[in-house]
Amino acid sequence: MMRKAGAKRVSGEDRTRIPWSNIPKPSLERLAQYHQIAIRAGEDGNENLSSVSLSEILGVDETLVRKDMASVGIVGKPRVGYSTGQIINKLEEILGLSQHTDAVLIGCGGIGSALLRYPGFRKYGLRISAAFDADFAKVNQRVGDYVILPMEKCRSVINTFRVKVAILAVPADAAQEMADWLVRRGVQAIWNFAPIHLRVPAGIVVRNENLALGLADLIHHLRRNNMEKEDGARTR
Amino acid sequence: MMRKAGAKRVSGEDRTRIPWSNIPKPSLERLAQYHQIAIRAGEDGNENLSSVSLSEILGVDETLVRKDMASVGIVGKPRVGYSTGQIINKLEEILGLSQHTDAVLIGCGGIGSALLRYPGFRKYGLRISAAFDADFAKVNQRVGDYVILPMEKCRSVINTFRVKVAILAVPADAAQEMADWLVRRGVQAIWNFAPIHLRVPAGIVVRNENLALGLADLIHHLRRNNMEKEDGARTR
DNA sequence: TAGATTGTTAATCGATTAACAATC
DNA sequence: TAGATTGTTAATCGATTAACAATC
Repeated sequence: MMRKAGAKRVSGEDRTRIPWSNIPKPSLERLAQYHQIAIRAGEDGNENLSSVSLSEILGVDETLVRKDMASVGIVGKPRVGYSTGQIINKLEEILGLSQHTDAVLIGCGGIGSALLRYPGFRKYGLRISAAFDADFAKVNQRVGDYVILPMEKCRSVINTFRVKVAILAVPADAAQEMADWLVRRGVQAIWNFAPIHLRVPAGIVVRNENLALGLADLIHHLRRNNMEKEDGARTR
Repeated sequence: MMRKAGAKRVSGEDRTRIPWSNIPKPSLERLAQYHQIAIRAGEDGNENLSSVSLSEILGVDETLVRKDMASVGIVGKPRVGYSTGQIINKLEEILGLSQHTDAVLIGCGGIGSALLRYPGFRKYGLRISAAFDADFAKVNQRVGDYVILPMEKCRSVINTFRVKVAILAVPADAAQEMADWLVRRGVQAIWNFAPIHLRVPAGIVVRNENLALGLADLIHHLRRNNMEKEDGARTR
């Protein structure tokens, strides 16, 4: 097999310059899970975690765990494993959970209110600067620590706090229009909770938090499991 | 390259027996997005959708769209495209959104209450049979159309309605114990909203709805985008 | 018919796994 | 030292893309 000349550099100089510029999606998902597991392990008093135990908990190959660790610069000790603390610290840095991120929240209905009340965000460095709703009946109501502001105020909040991230929790039929508006106001990333695929200009990041997909995924696996069971029974 | 004898059958007889038994995850995610886009297109009065337009909206290769469609049995017409209605119907069937699924919801805090109020679930065929909370202060309170029940009632509800799915929205430190309990009661799938990796026996399906991962993903892309911009500016 | 679009087979690419060397 | 565990290189596997034939 042929290799491009210099490809080897990727694991050398190049990576030190931009250490984790492009982590593949499946890898990123595993990293987030290692983080969760390491936190639990730490709480249980385990100072070290081996690739084998991580791989068993997640049901993946142990080599993959080591590859993942190496890819983000977490180094382990032979016969000991990886330091729980190092896993947590390094991953929080890489996943961006340790730095503060300012966001505005748009739409204070069911999902929006729940997100406003969700205590976990603080822990992950997300600071919701303010919450907005287009419905005047909701304006000035309190939700958790927030007072809902009218959309007119949104522009100045984005400017003042230089907010780059918007959490979009409006109904599906209002989401696209609101996304367009946010992008015009300088928002660079939209965390979309509306069950709709947003069209945004190149360079704008959208993450769809699609509950229908979650449900579909769950049902799909459940179904497959049941089919395997039936198959097994038939074959037996 | 060598092929196992008979591998060709996969696209023949085998597939007709179990039509969509094992859809790869990335494919499943795209299918859910096609579904969303088709619904919007239908609302806009478009009776057909081409693989090219779908691919442009999602930023994927058009061949991939056609492969996905073929894999689930959606057939298009040359010069016309795929019928919006067929996409919607077939995908709802495949994603399990058209069949009813009964679930119990455990934990009526911020996330739990939001899920109870979320009107979208009905549309996707999810029926929450009842909602429970271990906190007696919450029992008998109303949330949306539900009255929160004490955990003692959970067992009989699972048995009576033969509930296979549980939505777990309890705090992280209670999640594992609750999951164990649910599995003992016969629950086969857990939709987990607690930020923790659950350990469950083989054969039990867990889908983690991990908001921290969503946030990490968003921050990761945002960061990468900004780095590219800086790189571009420097190079220019 | 010509052209647009689907559908399929072969090539490529990237992620996972296997094998094994390095290290404490 | 022996053994457990990390780290890395090569092989495999599966998903994506390219090329092109089929069809309306």
